[in-house]
Amino acid sequence: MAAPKRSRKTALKKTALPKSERRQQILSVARDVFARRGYHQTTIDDIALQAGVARGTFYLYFEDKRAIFSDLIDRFASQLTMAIVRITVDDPQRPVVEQVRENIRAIIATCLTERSMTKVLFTGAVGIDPAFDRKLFTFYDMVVQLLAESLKDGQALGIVDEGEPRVLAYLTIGALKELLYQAVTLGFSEESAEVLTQQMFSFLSGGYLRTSTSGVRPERARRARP
Amino acid sequence: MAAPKRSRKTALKKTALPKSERRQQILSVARDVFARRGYHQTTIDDIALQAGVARGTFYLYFEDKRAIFSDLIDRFASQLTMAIVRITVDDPQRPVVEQVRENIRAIIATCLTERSMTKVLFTGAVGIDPAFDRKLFTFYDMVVQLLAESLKDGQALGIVDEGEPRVLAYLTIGALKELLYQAVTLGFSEESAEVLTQQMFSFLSGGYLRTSTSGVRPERARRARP
Amino acid sequence: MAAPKRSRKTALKKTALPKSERRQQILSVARDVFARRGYHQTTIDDIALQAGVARGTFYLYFEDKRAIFSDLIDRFASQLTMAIVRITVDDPQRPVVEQVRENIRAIIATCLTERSMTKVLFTGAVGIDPAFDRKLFTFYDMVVQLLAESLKDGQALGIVDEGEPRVLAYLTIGALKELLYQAVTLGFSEESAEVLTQQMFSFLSGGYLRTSTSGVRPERARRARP
Amino acid sequence: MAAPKRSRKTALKKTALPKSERRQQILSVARDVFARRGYHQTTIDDIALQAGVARGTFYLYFEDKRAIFSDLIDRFASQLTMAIVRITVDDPQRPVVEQVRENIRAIIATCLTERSMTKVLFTGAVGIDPAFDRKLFTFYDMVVQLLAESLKDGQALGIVDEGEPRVLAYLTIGALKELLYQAVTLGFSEESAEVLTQQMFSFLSGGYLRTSTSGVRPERARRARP
DNA sequence: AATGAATGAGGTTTCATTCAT
DNA sequence: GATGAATGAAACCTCATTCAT
Repeated sequence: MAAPKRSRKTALKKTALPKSERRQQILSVARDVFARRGYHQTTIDDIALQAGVARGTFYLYFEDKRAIFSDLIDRFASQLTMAIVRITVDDPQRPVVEQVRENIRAIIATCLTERSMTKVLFTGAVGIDPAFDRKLFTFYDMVVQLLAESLKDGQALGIVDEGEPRVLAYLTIGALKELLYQAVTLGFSEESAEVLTQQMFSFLSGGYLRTSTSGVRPERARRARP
Repeated sequence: MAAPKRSRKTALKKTALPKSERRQQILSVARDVFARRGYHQTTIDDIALQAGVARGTFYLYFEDKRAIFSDLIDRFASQLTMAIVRITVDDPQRPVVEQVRENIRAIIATCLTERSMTKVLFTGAVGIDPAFDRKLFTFYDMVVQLLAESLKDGQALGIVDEGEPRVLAYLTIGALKELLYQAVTLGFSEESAEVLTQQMFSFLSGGYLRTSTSGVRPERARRARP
Repeated sequence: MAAPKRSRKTALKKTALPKSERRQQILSVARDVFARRGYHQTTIDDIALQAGVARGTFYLYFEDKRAIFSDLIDRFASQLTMAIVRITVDDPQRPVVEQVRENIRAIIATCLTERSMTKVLFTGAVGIDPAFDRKLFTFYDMVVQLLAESLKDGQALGIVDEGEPRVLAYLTIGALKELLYQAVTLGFSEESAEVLTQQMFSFLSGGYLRTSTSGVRPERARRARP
Repeated sequence: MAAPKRSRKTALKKTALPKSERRQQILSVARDVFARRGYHQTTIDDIALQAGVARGTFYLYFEDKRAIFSDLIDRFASQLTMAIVRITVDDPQRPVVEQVRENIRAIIATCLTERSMTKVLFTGAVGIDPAFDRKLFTFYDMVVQLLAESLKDGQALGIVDEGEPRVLAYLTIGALKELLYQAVTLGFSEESAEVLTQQMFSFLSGGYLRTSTSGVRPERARRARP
């Protein structure tokens, strides 16, 4: 903190952007850098450099690395949350199954649109620090909770098989996460959203394993209508 | 006369352990620390302290931080690999479906036995550095590959529904990963292995979503035997 | 925090010192650097360089710059505190005036021995941060308090003139501080302790200003020609 | 029609103040901020914010942080210098002792009027940078010099006791500094100027310590009961 | 004149790794 | 073999100062 007495070199100063635009720009750059290199291997310098601003500029907009990461995650989490619509059983115009499919579709579409964030959320967001891990866990748990409740409702309606709803929720979300991660990583286009939706839906609807070669699955059917 | 020799300083020198035992001990400590705090938040000091050795001693047994982590992952990966038995269609004594169930059971049992490593592998093993990420990806891809091939064989036999085998593999592995992670995190006992196996198996066999309330699912059956 | 993978140059490693010796050495170096350049213009690098250790080594022994400074101040404050002996009025062997003189002598001796710390305490210790300022104020206030109480006792005995004791304490301490600061700065030798003590004592005893030109002040005059 | 013009952004541009008024306003704000937080903990932003101008505007009026501080100190130093009147021995209308008392009174009055600057000068003005420290020392030394010379004159006249004049000057100034600092800090009102003057004067005239319990000091006693 | 976004030097701090004992 | 003090690269972050608008 000794008086620095600047003697600035030639460094041309970047044209000032409106505050919120610059913020947005840095966010967007950071998102991609995080997706590419992961949280821990990303330095503020990486982000600043990519954004074409000085390191100090970063700190005009964000508290620190964690803050910008947190911001990104928050935005994406709320995008996802908004994409999901609570399933209702009262509307005869919208069959439950269709609502399920719609939810899957919406989630897949969101993730295929926000590829970087999908990668970040599904792989890079763990082990930042205990507080952040906790926060992430809370979001995640909320989603599981939401799904588990819908499943319970579905069970009451005979639309969902018996079984611990939370466990079914884990299975579902695990499968979907992996599907999405791979789709995003392997560069599936946004047009594949429909196909993936169908695959996911079909998986949920009937698995893929045929336990008897006879093909009809009586005990399953029986389970469904006790 | 067995009074422990003291060096000039106060610290008493650890009794020399056979090299491999000491190595094993450090590995085992490291595993737990990594599981508890994650790779990045774990310092060599954490490990050394927990292992009751000096920081320098750590480096007598391991090249560096990455090396010990890598070692742990390798061991666990090969445990998992060994648990999985390539599915064969030729042995009439062992129905394919039973082999599948057995594989699931074995994986679940391994993970419930090696809880720390399960946590580490499923959450903490990403973002170490590009080389390591690649290596991990390779292992992971190998598993997917293995499963996808089995699924393709299964499809030929009419035991597995149509669908892109790789996609089915992703769905399966995603679901299983999540199930295991939660089981390990929530502290399921090893006795729950059988229940979890059943749940996973049942999920693969028939999903849980009933698309019609009539309950019989003819078109599905039809799909299976074209 | 990306894995650094050292490729160390040739840098010869300094011989390890016993922990407390090294700590002492750094403290002693820091004291002088602080005295020379002041708190704010002193960098950790300055201290490390002067101590002939790497920057990181500094942090093995001290939390941060504030901590080492605080440590130094604490030590010096308690040296001073110990030098001061609470004045007692009950011991006929030790006349109060003599005790006062003794205290002055002890403080001066301490400060002339610890020149660097005297400089640091009297000029450089303000404006570190609010918490530190508070702490320093507390120490300072304690000394004032102690003196003020002694003065009050003295007033009861007729040894000290009337007047608000706290104000007298401020005047005394201010005078002494300045005297010491200058003595230390101008490089008075430790032998001058006695002279300074006498000057200070004489100042307290009779000021220096003669308000009447008649000018004889009996006891003063007496003192002057014993 | 006097509706204030808004620039493209939301911020409304400050009505231009006459150059010297704005400068004065910033100076005055800076003085208080420096007094409150000290030089090092004061940022340009603090000052600009308090002054209600943009950071850049600050630099229209002052070279840099040091410059404004320096300016403040200079003004205060010359206020003090002006308050002090060189003591003359030739004017029978103005007894020397009265001139001394008058000087003390003037200094105290100035400091009680300029409380912030008093605080700044006495505590916050050290450790800015070597050049500034030197400058401050020079001012300070000038005051000591002035006083020391007056004291020497006084000694020649028999008004001041024997003793190294410079040392007496240090003692005097130290006592006065401390008295003033405490008066300002503890919030003494300007009305206390007279009391403080009296206390300081009395301290210089006779100290407070009675070296013999016989204790009567005629002229002192006389002073006390006029 | 005024603005405030942008800059980057200069400091702080951590911790994987080394090496003399 | 074991030790742990020492190292320094690499990151972090702040804030005085500049300059395009």
